[in-house]
Amino acid sequence: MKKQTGAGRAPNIRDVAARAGVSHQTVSRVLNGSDRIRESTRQSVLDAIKATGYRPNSAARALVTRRSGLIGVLSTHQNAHYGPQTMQIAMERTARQAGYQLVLVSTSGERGAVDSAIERLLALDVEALIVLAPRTEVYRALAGVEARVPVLALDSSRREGASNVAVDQFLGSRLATRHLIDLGHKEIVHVGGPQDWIEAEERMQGYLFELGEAELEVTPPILGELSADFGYLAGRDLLRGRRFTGIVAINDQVAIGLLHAFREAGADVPARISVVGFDDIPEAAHIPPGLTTVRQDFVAVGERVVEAALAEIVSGAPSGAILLEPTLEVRGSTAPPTDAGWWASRPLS
Amino acid sequence: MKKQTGAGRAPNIRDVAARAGVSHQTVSRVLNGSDRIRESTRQSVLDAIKATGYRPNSAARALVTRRSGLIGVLSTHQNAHYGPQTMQIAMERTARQAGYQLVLVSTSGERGAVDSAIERLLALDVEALIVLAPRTEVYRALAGVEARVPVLALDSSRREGASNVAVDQFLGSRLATRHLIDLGHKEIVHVGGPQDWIEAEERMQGYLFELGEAELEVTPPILGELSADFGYLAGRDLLRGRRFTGIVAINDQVAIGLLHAFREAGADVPARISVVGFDDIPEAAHIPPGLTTVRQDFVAVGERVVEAALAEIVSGAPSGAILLEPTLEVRGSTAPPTDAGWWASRPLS
DNA sequence: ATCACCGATGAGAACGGTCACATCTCATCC
DNA sequence: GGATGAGATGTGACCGTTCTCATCGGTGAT
Repeated sequence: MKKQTGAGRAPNIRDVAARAGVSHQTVSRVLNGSDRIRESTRQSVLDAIKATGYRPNSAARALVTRRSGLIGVLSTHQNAHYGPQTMQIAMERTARQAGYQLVLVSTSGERGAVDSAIERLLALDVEALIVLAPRTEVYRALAGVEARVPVLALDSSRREGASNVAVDQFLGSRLATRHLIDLGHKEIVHVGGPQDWIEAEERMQGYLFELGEAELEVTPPILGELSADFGYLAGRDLLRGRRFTGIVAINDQVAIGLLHAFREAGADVPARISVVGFDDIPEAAHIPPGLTTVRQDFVAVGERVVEAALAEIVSGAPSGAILLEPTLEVRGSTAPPTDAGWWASRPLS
Repeated sequence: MKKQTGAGRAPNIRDVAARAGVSHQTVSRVLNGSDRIRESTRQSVLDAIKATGYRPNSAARALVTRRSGLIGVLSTHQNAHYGPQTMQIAMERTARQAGYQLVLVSTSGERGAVDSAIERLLALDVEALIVLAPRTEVYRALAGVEARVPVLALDSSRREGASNVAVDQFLGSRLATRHLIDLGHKEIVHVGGPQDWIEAEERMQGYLFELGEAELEVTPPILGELSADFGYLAGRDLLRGRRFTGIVAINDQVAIGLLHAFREAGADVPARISVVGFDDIPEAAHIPPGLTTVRQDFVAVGERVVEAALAEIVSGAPSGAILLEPTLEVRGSTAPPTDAGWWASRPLS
């Protein structure tokens, strides 16, 4: 079947051995860098490898060693975002340097889909499972699986049997909210993310916590997607029926949409409305008037989670939770509130 | 070593067979959906599978079938962008529906790194190789590898032995440039991408082609990275020493940076300068004054390339080149040029 | 009744590595 | 000079599947 120049099948370790005039085991030793090999022998084996075009078969190796060299990543469809992507790249690099590869499976949030995604990864004999899709449904599915491998989640919810690496979303949201409060804002609205997304929940809790601390009135948050399109719609809705001077947005994309809606309505940011984003995407500084946002070190998270995974693969013991601290990046979209908010100029109808 | 409840090792096909009172081969038949199985037998096997918690070993299966079920994706570090990420998600979904998984290896552009990345993927027995990193260095490395598997590239450069699926970058850039020309612009500058990035080259060629057609003067392009930060720097440079009324930017991020620089300098867009981006990222419509840009259907590209890969896996024959057409998305950042460009208000020093 | 045939199932050999253990070759020591 | 031991290499089993081919029981044609 397999088309190929020359022989009918790929050369294996015994072909190399025959050519080098040694046993297959000696070839294996050279391949695995054993030091009990005479230099001249090693050389002739290496020559034979090159001459035959031999390439080790990882399936065979995985079969006997029970180590696939794979780390599974469970992701979601909606991850065309800066954060997950940046983490993924950092994870890949870290894994590669340790001799591992990343296998990606993404899933919609639906019940059966998550189960089968996990099943697929486990069937591949991944040595660790990293959950880049911190959604409640994913955890429900994980709980039902008796995983023989370390499971690590990229959020700060401590789960039975799963380690965590994450940026402290609760803290980040507190920083954002506190920043507005410190500026003097009293009417602060939260535009939040999908309810089944764990970090969205944490961010909302941080917002609520600071409002509680400052004894400010809580108005119902608006929950939706993580896109600029949604932010734009939310912004129009807000202008139509709310009193507020500050907004804590679930992420920068949503904040961008909000800015759009406010600009369109003539509600100047930051003169009349202050907006805080989350993530510090690379464009945040370039979008007028410069987006104040919570910066997360996604690269560090990606590196840490893989390091933790590798450690667990070796030790077999969970590595616990690692929580990184976000920082606030203050730019032009936040300022002290005016005496009256935006609605003073355009009273509610 | 491996911690586990109950037995010392994972159940295999013979354990299931013993429990069901059949031969291991019968279990294998049930697993592979053979129709030559009596219904009652199938049921008892399925029961035994459930009872033992059996999970097929993909390494063993891959060893004998020589099909790993993996598709390798060669990517670059700098891919924290909307396009590659969107394609990757679409690729993963399409592959998964066909029973394949994506293995991701990314690489810096350096010589040795690319070679080893390819080597790693081939060692994993990937059944096809998709190149999401259309850089010249990657092609050099690919040429040196005798790949026994289909190679597909996500750009429109036709290479020996590799199929292509791509959006026509040349055409896209022509659309962008032509749009400015049609509006009446005569002094149009290109802010381009990295020179070793194949699509950047094609976009520049499209720009040059249309300028030639219209017999307009070509000024030296500015080449750099694909980030808003770079766009901002490039914008400041341009304002300092060039005469122009229109800009064709290599992508939307760069365009966002340009807009920032122009806004800062008081050079109104689109009144004095028109800007066209590329990609149509989801934020493009929300950034003032709305970014005119070239829209690419990344999802379609991702789907098509995997479909082509699957077809090649089956047929063994290259599927040739597929070229999708981009479209122009006209928004607020482009308009007819004023009689004099931005420099009329702030003459060059 | 015999036999070819077919559907259902079983038995054993691959696949290409690594592991555990055996063997061989010398230099070293008493 | 033979026992000893360590380094270098070889031998065969085994990992968990699927593949090929054999077997078995029943059925319809002869």
